Amino acid sequence: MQSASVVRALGALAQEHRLAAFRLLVQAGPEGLAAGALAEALDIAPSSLSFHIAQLANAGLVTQRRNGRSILYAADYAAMAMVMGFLTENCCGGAACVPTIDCKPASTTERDVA
Amino acid sequence: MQSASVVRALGALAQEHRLAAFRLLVQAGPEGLAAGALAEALDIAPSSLSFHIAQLANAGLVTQRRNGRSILYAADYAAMAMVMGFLTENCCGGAACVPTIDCKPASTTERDVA
DNA sequence: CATTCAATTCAACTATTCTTGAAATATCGA
DNA sequence: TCGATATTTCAAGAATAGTTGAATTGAATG
Repeated sequence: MQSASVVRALGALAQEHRLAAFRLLVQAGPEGLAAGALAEALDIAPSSLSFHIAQLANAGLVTQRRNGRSILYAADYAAMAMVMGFLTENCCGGAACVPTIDCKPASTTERDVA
Repeated sequence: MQSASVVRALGALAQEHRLAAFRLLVQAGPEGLAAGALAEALDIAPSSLSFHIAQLANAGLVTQRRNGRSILYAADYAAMAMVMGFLTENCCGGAACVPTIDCKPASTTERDVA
C-alpha cells in the first residue's frame, strides 16, 4: 500500500513553485542548492519557500543537510524513480514497455543524508 | 512554458481516487474502461467519479470515447511520458541517466480518439 | 414517443492549500 | 557575547478541492 506515499509525492510536485524547485534540484545534482538560493531563483518569500520545500521533503522527494548557515536541499532520485515506476506498473497489461528508470549520478551513493 | 500543463497533470494524479483510476486505465490498455466500471471498482459515487475523471481528462492524461450508453476512458501514454520527461529533464546536469520512456502498446497508434 | 440506463452538472457544505509578515531558532564572525 | 545572516515556525486570511444527492442530458429499447 504505497499508493498513499505516491499521492503525497505527486501532490508535492503539483504546484508551480514546488515543481520548479524540484526541477532545479534535479538539474543541480547531488550537491543540491541552499534554501535561500532556491527562494531567490523562484522569486518567492523565504517563508513561502520553507513551506513548499518542507512538503517536498515530507514527501521524500528531497533530502536536506546543513552547510554552515545554509541548508542544502537535493533531489532524491530513487524516490522520483519509485513514483514513476508506480505510475507505469503493469502498463498495458504487461506488454513490454516503460523501461525502469535507473538514475545513479556519480556521487549519489557516497552521499550521506542526515 | 509547458510547466503549467505538467502541474495540472501532477495535480490530477495527486489524489487517491484519481491515481487509482489512472492506474486502472494504464493497466487496462487502449481499450479503456467505462465510467461506471471505474466508479464501481473505486467504490465511489458516480458524480464523484465524473468530477475526478474530468480532471484527468482536462489534464490530458486520459481520452474518452462513447460506446453505446457508456463512455470509455483510456490512459494517454504519450501524456504520461511527457510528464516524466519533464521531471527528469537535464537530470544531474546532463549526466547520462533516465532513459526516455517510450510506451507504445500494440494498438495505440491505430486508435482514433474523439 | 415513453421508459430506462449511463453519465454529467449543479448547489451547498466542509476541509485543505497558499500567501504574507512577524517572531523564533540556529550558525558564524568580530 | 553581540550582531548579522539563514531559515523555519506561527497565525490569519483568501482561494481552491472534495463530497453528496438531486436534477439534467444523451442514447438505446420497446
